[in-house]
Amino acid sequence: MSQTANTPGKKVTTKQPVSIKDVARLAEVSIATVSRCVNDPDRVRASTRNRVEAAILQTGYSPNPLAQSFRRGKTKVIMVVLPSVGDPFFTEVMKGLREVANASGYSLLINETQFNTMTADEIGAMVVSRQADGIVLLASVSPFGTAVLSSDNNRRLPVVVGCEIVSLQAAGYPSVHIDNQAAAIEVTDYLLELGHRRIAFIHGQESSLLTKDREDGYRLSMLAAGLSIEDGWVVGGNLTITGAIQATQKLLRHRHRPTAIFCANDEMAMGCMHAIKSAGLKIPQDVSVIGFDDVRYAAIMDPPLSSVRQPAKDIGEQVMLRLLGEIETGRSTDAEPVIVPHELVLRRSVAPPVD
Amino acid sequence: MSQTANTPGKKVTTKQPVSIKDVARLAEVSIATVSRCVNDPDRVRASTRNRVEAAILQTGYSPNPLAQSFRRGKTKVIMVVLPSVGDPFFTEVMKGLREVANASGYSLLINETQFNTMTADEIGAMVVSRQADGIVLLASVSPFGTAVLSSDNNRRLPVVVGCEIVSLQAAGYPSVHIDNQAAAIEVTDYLLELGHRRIAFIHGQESSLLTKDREDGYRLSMLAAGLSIEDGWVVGGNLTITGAIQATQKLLRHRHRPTAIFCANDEMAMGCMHAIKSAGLKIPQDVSVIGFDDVRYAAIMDPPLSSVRQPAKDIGEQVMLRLLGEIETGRSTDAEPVIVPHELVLRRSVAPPVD
DNA sequence: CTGAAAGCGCTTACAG
DNA sequence: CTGAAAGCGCTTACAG
Repeated sequence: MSQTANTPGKKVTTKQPVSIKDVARLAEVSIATVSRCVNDPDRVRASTRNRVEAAILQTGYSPNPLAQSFRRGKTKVIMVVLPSVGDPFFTEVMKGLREVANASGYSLLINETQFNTMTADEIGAMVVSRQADGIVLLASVSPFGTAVLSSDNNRRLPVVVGCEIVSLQAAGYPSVHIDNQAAAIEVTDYLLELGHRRIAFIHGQESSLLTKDREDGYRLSMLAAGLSIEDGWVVGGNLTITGAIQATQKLLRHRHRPTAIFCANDEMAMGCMHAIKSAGLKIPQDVSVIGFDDVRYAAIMDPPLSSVRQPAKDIGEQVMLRLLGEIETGRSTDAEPVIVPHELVLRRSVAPPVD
Repeated sequence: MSQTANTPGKKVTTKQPVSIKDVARLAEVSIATVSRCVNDPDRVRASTRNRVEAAILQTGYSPNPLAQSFRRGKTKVIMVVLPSVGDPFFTEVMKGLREVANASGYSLLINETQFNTMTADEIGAMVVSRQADGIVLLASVSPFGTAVLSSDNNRRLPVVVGCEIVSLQAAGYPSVHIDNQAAAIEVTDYLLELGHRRIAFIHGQESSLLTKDREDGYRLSMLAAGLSIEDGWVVGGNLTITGAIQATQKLLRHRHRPTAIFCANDEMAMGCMHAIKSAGLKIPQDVSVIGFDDVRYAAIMDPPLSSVRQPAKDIGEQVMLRLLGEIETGRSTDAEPVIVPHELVLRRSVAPPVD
């Protein structure tokens, strides 16, 4: 078995694979006919087809996808750009993307933007070089917005944006997402109704627009309630656990300590909860916490974390559907954003303020 | 900008990109010379090169990667097969894989096996069709072990196994992983030293060998201590939170309820902790819990979760280094597994048993 | 140092 | 219904 097949030091054998020519020779037809049997069997007489199919079986032939991609100018690959595959929310979105893509014979090429902006250039390079048939943008990537996506360097690819408005430059692309601002208003209104007045917000990365709408919603709700947001109540948590821990520590030291903290995603809410408990405070008695995304960990936090549920997998599916539609028709779909529903999921991490 | 560039209903313009011919014409050289300027500039006279480079700049030419892939028979793509990108441990491994791959100009194509075995066939298909230059196997995929990887259907690809022995068929491939069995023995020995006698184990999927070594370690340690493992103390948690919750509920109903639960990964340990607390029991006073992988959430659990730290990113890096080495030399490396160090990380989820 | 030419494996009008 | 032929864009011996 593999031991014999792949002994150390031995040449990794990649014998000449069978090509369309071998099949043609064996079946005594032209390569054109073999190609037709593979791609459009109905156009070949049954008796011929049988002969070819027998030859294919006998040789174990399968078309060289590199040649096909080249010839057809299509890769059957979709590039997905997102902040981090490790975030459980994006994991869910990816599931939807993948299922729809695979069903149509497409593979996904993942590009994490992480925290270095360098990768934006890589993305640009890939776009330009057409390694993919289309792009799903789940991340805020302003740096290359105009430079690549909208440049008229002759090689534009279909793009669909998921989850949120990603950058001003990408505003013209079709997108699928919840109404982030409305959801954030609901969250903040809910906290206000419970009696909270000192409500803090932990946002994502400074440079990113990814959670901007959520911050806007928070601010609008506070404003509508006639409350002012004190300096230091809105802090950045970098979308990470450690970032949120630091942000929360700052909030807890604030001279007007918030009674509720609204985190722009659950990953940060998890860090926030940890920081609060580590400071010897109780959730929700001392501080209420609410997150965003309702990832799979939210319900098993201690106490269980309130959050905003997004139909993550659904978003992924719809994004991919639109993208594939655009790829296969060669026409961009209506750029009108598709707004999917969200839901406030209330758990025990939130309660009325004590004082 | 994009609005103008991509109006709904408008044809997605993909104008003819510039080819090597355009550059050659403009620079008044042959296409061979253009190719050399791109791939091996030293072999071209400086004056000629300058002319070509100017033409490249002027036209915005970049080689069509589809044509290159086809011509060279290389895709610069590595396929990664793993259970789930959503698992924070694999996220870390992927980080290492990706960094090394990208540094050498390779992209990653991700294949999740999830819980359906269908994908094993997909993998097989991809392997056979050579869409990738090599494969990283992080998942247990016995179904296609012999069928594809070791078959002599003329199209074998370099494979490196990460994290663990993946299947008997893959035993001959180079691999990078910790000594899972030894680590599991350490964990169990540690629990025994604390005085635990009723120790349960939650393993991964039934069909998978992925956590087999850990289970073996647990069993060996119990055996060495002269303890017998009661029926019902070893249960499957499917590597998921929900699976672990159910498994834990079973364990808590056992007539000899375990005083310590060893979970084959942290994801399951998180579910396990939730189930214990939901049952009104205290961690670690009533039940101690220990996980495996030391994912980023372990330290912020309540109480913080003890676990076995694997150098995840390191594993990823080393795996990719070996794989790229094999791809670029055309020779398989020594199949001797590389064992990387692990570390027992003790936190407050474990204590001596009370009774 | 450079060019003309073959060829990678396939698909697809174009004839017949 | 089938074949001969062109061509996708590149790389690479082979000459010169």
